Amino acid sequence: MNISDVAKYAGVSKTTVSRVLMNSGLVKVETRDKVLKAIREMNYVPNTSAQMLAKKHNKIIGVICGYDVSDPFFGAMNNYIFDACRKCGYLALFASSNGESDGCDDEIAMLYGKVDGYILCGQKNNLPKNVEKIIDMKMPVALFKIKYVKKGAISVDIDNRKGGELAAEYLYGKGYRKIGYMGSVQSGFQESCERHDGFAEALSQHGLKIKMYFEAKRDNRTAYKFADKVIKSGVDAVFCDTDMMAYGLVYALQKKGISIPKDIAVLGFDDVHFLNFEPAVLLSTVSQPMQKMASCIVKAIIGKIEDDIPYGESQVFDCRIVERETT
Amino acid sequence: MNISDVAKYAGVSKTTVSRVLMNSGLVKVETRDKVLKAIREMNYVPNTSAQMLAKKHNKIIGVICGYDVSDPFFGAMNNYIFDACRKCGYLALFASSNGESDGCDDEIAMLYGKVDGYILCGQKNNLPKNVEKIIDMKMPVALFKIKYVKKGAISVDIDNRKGGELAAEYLYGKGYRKIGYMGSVQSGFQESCERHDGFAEALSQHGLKIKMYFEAKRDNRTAYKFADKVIKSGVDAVFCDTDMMAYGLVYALQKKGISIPKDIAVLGFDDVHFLNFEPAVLLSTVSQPMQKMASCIVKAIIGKIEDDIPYGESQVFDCRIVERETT
DNA sequence: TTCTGTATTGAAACCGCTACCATTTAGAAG
DNA sequence: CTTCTAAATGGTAGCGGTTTCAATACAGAA
Repeated sequence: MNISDVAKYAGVSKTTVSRVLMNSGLVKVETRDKVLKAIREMNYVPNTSAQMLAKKHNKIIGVICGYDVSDPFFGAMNNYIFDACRKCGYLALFASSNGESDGCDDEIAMLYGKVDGYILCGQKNNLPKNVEKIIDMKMPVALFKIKYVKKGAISVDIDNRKGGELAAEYLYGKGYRKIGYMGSVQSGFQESCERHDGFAEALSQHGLKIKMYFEAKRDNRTAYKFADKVIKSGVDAVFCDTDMMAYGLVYALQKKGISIPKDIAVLGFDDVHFLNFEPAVLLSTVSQPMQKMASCIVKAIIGKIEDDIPYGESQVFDCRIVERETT
Repeated sequence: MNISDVAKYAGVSKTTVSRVLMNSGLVKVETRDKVLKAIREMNYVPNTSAQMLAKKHNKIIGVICGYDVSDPFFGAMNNYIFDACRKCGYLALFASSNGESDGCDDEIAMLYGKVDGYILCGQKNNLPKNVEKIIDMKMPVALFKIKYVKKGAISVDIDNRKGGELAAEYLYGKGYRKIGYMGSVQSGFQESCERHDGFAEALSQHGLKIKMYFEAKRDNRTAYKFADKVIKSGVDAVFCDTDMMAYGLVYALQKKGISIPKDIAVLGFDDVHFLNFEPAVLLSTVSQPMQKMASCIVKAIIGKIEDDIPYGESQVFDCRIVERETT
């Protein structure tokens, strides 16, 4: 069943049916109703590929994620992106490279022709090359939470440095003076470096230094193992620049009988909803406006797709402290 | 740039290029090489929509999930499905209804025309109606881990009852005799009911009964709150029919100074990899062969899509015990 | 040399929809 | 009752592939 059948049934031309379908507005009201009735009665759904072929786009945005989606933080992130797309009538087609492959050439190729634009998120190798490639293909690209500014590519991120400052100010304000930092600066995680810099700088404004730095991976497993070192270091608060770390640490400290936040306070970063199950770990954290950010990037890329709107190339969002029970 | 350009460049007809593209085999070797060379040199990629329009399919499978994807178990599940699709040259297009809406009519409609078949997974309302609807649309449907058998719909699941039995036998074998059960039988979760039945039955074979039943939601939060009740009940082991529950319980018990498994053993169900971070909670559990299952369902539905292969309508997999440190 | 059969190739129709342009219709103005 | 203009509708050419069917080439057989 196709548009011609509907046209025949409604006693009009294909063109008119198409116009009704597209809400083009130049159809007499009664004709429109006749067509709509036919569509309803025949249970007709237009063929997406044909539309795409004619219109040159799909209403699908490709999302290439360089992370493990079973990590609640990223799972939630994908959800936000999905919802933002849906609100605009788009679908999100996810492809995860799991950060394994060298770059994400495969993923880009897999999605090519099926999507109207690409959102890249998470850590990946060869990022510049990949972005370049997508731009060469004349496809819209947007970078979500990636530190890389490139003319022609939309970019949405938080101000990590400011986030770090915020954390430091907060802990200082609460009276903590022997403050530790857990992050992944040495392994070169940009976001960690920036948060660290902001944090250190803000502390130094108060004449303080980071009492002890703990280099961990960005997960709960390694953070967990640091419990003893943290205790021995004599800090009264630790800022973990990822909730997953904070979470692992809190868990380990609690198990060792440390009272949180009385003995040691813990502050996270990300606000991973899934982890904050009452009453176990009501983690204090630096929260990112993920929903707004997702909505922003999706709208920007759709603007680019549909109207080639010149968008603000780079959007930076602020974080805020969410005080719960670990500080 | 399109197939005609390539044809012109290579000095052959569109048809020949198309044949090369499709590996149809009726092209002379040297012609084929010529065409391949042209394709390579021009960096040509065929237009997916056009292919789809002509061939009648997309190489995309729609996955409608009625759960929260930021739950690590489901996040991982989606990953397995994605990988299985990719191995077969397909893409998975996820749409999550988050179990909120009445059924998943919206999701089915959103994906219509973009996908070659549907995989439904997770709890949802109005399941039979939705399955019926998809069958009426003449689209392949497959049900993943859903208890509903319908002629015309592929179904892949584990044997939950047997899983329950396995758990009981295992705990009994380890010498536990005062065994508790935490599940969602009263709220009517099919999978929980079946696991519970199998568990209870296997215990009764040994002249035992479930010492205490705890009705919880299928997450860590509520399970956490049961710690006191569990302790007071005097059990020496608890079988939680979901890892998330087991996890919440273990956490709470440890925090209260209970030694696991010496004082109380805990056995989970699902084998959620993400939660098993060393050395915090190395949860003993009933593991499902998720990877195999995902691969099975994807192959079945692709068979249906491509060759209308009469597939085994219903596949049931077995679980196995994974012993770690909580038993 | 001519004929027959098979291996290659190409022309054109088609997939279902949109977009451009032409045509018809209706209503207002003269 | 024309004439003119704007609104409504229809015809048809793409979009970029695949597929059917016909045409050609070439080999071996008669």
